[in-house]
Amino acid sequence: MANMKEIAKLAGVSLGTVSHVLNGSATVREPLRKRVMDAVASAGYQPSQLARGLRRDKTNMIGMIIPDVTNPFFPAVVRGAEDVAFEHGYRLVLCNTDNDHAKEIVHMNELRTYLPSGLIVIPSSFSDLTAQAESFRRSGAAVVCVDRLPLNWNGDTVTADNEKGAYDATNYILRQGHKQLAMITGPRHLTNSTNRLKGFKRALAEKKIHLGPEYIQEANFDQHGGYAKTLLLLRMIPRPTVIFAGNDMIAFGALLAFREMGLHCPDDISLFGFDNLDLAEMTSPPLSSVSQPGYQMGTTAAQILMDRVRGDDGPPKHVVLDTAIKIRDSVGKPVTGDNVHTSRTPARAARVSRTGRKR
Amino acid sequence: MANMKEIAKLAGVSLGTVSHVLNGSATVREPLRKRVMDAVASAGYQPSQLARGLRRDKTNMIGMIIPDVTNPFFPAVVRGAEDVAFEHGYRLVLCNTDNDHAKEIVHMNELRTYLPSGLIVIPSSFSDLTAQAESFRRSGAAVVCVDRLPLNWNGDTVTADNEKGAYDATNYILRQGHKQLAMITGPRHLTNSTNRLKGFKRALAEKKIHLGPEYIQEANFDQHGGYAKTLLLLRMIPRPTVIFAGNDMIAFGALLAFREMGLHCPDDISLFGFDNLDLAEMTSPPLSSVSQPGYQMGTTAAQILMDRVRGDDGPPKHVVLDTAIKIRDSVGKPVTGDNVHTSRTPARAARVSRTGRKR
DNA sequence: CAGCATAGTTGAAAGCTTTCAATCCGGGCT
DNA sequence: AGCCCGGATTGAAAGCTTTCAACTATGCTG
Repeated sequence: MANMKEIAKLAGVSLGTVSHVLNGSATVREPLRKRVMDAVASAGYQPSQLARGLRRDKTNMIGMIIPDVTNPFFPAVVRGAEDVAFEHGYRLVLCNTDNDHAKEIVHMNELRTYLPSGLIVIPSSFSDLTAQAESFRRSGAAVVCVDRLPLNWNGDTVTADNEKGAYDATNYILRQGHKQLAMITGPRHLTNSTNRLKGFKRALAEKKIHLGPEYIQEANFDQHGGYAKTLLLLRMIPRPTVIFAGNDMIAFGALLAFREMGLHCPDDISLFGFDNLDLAEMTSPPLSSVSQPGYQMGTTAAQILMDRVRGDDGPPKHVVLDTAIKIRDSVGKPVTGDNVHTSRTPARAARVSRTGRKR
Repeated sequence: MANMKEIAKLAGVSLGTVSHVLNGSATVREPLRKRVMDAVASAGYQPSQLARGLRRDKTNMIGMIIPDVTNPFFPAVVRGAEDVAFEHGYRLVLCNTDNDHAKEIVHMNELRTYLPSGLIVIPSSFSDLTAQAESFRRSGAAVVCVDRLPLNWNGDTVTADNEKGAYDATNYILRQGHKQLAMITGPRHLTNSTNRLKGFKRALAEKKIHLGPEYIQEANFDQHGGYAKTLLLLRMIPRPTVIFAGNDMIAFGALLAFREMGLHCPDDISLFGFDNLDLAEMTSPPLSSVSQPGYQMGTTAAQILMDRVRGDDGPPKHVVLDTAIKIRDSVGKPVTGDNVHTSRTPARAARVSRTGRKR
């Protein structure tokens, strides 16, 4: 509403002085300073971020591009980023891409015209983002990639140690005696997916366990994907005794499929997730899962951005956060043979539907 | 990068003409128009939203203020809003308040200086927002309140029919034969909380069931709140046979408490939630819950905003979206007496911890 | 064919801030 | 007392767009 000119008049000083008081860009003697501050307070003045940004070639916004807020892993990252950004006086502009590269480009191009101080992106795919990122950098904005990496990325990154997490989980599964494993990966064009798969395979290779390619299925990182691929896996012969899900949402879908097929987890079939969402604890049975620090990924990314904004122009940073396996009740001993679930009291979950189309 | 001046030079026209072509603010003859478009394309020019906003007194941003992205109900609302906004060319600036009124004010004040076209708020409390909203309106931005309402609010609103949802759920519970109910409400300064409580009480009153005030507990809308208050309720004599949770997060916390006390749901105690989060289906047991359309709340709010931006200045709209009870397995018949859970096979969940400090 | 209306095009101002060069003032030094 | 210096303050330009009034050219009318 009020603008600087009015404040200047109100305080009986020049425009420049008001600006200097507000930004501390020059020392202003106390009496004047006070008059300005009083005028600002009495008018409830707040500087126009638009004009300020235009003049400074930079705003206090930070663009954040994520696949989908609706997937519970991402809000944690967003929240982490927002908390650090807010504390430093920066605000977040949020964009969802649905893992659609085209949408990602649209968002990036438009965001740039707001001259944000930085950009945090969880890439939608391994498509090369170098060009867009370069144009951000040229306009003075730092860019950091989180969770997944695009092709040829040469900037800052914050990721979880996906391969190690998957490797540990797989080893745990193997120690329980499972021989017939299966994995439902996330989309193969995402580096977090492929790294998890890599860890899985490495553990298998070390134990000299061979797996037919049909036991490795690819799905979207959501419940429906997990559900569909699980149904598919359950029809295979021999049936896998455990499924390693590329993330918890996939695992949740798998649980649904188990239930529908009248299978009890972990007695009839085991399951391991990835992400360790808050809700993994709540499922039936509580889901064992690889925990990765979503919130911390957000804070770390934002922190790097803050450093860059403040002038750090060192070489690219690559922070890899640790993962840990969280053991709950969803992995049991393997059952051999088929249809074994009939040999024990009907699984509680079976109540829901027992239309077992088994073969 | 490139600015309009360069485009003008490149196309051999004036600044004004470029602007007219870009905005369709005046008819420009085809050959010129084409030259301009070509120049724009070849330079990869995109207008500065900052300068544009400054000049137009309005940007294509929409502020969205929510309590916490990390609570799975809100992302649905955010996503709904973003989808509609994006489609109309608007972008979302996201702010979390943690239900802290002070933070809310800070966000609103700053957001205004970006001259957003609108503001979608899920208020942090019933604190009066009229003043802030008024100043938004004066600067030409529409404001709509979602999910909860602040005091004296006279603007657009989108809410769910909380009272009806709670009323229906309570009636369902009563029909199952429960007489000894308890409710864990959300914070009493949130209208959605109080309306849910109202529905609960109305159903009780109609059936002439009286409840001591200690059976109505207040908690934050999160897992921890639900957990703590459930432990408290479980120690009461007579012990409630069912708990109606103010939202699903509280219900999840209750499940945790049940587990810890070695109680099996629904055999030993029943539970009803509110929100019907995706994950309500996944818990042990699957949670009965009042479903409210979060995504649709977001789209509706954004749609109203779009209408306002386009000039609709009719009287305040008050959209109340319907709720529906979703019955799953968490409500059973009431058990009378105490310690009844010892009479059946130990609940599966009891495995986790059986440190029952019962009395 | 002159004159006028109209459609198309242009240049400049305005929107609000930051910043730089210029000005002002007072004090210290000789 | 005069000069100079440095610190405090000011005024104006610049950043990029939109928009309005003014201007040009075009087409039509009489």
